[in-house]
Amino acid sequence: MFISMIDPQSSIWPRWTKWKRLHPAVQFTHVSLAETLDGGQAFRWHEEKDGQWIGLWAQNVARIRLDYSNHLEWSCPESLSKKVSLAIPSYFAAQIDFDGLISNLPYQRDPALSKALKDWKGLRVIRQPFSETLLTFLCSSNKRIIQIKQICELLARRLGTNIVGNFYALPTWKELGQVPERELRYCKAGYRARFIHETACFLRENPKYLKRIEILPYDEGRKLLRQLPGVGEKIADCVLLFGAGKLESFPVDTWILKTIANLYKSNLRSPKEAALFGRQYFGKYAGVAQQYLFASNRR
DNA sequence: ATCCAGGTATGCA
DNA sequence: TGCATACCTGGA
Repeated sequence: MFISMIDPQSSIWPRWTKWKRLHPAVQFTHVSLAETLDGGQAFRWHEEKDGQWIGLWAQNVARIRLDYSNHLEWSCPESLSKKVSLAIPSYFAAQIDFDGLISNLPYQRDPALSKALKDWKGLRVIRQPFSETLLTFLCSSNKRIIQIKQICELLARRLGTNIVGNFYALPTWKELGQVPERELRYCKAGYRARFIHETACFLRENPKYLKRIEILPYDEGRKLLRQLPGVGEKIADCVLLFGAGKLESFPVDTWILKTIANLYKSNLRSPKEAALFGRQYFGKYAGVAQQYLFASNRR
């Protein structure tokens, strides 16, 4: 009763640092920023007001917007300033020159790819914490982005730790190792609850497992990821692309399957075949091409 | 009310 | 290997 609900100085609402341009500098357009943050790579960003986003990963909370020249700038709760300033360049893969990578894609003889690269200028593959990426994509099967976000939010609020103010971190695998499957169902995870629970139990017995996969080459990491319950080819590829920076990974969901069939292979037989095609045709940075085509052909 | 959604595991040819 | 089917849940 002594705390004003809207006191901006109270411990409920954190004080925010002043805005700073990300370094190394990163440019987006408003649509490519929205697609990067809310297009299915990450599930913990929301648009706070027009063009301004707020999101969290691991123990980090940040606000994001574009400045007059479309450069990314950020601000965070003051108490997290040190942590976030260290984490944010890596999260946005700011050291990676995506324009440079894109010039390696076969766009010159590919009008569809060429158009996607132009329409979604600035779109990036971000680099999320590996273990968290695994958790969020275990929640993703047969769900729309909005529902995946809802599950993640519930997992964080019910089972994660408070970071600051009203922001909660996703539970770690160690924390999930203590959680009965029933609790995960209360978070609306549905049949995915069993996968999460069994993966948590497995990782409790094999605590080094994820650390190892993250630094392994793509093929080997993929094999090990696939051993985990609930991790099929698509989810393994997403986790490696968005959580381990394996840019050759080419996740094939229903949308990309249709896209590949429409644009490149009308007699496509399976997602497996599409993934193989994607990696061969687009090469080392197939995952980057995937993101642009995905953005271009979704809906 | 059905149907389906950025899949996976399982069982059976 | 290749295909069909069930699986939680919530929104259209």
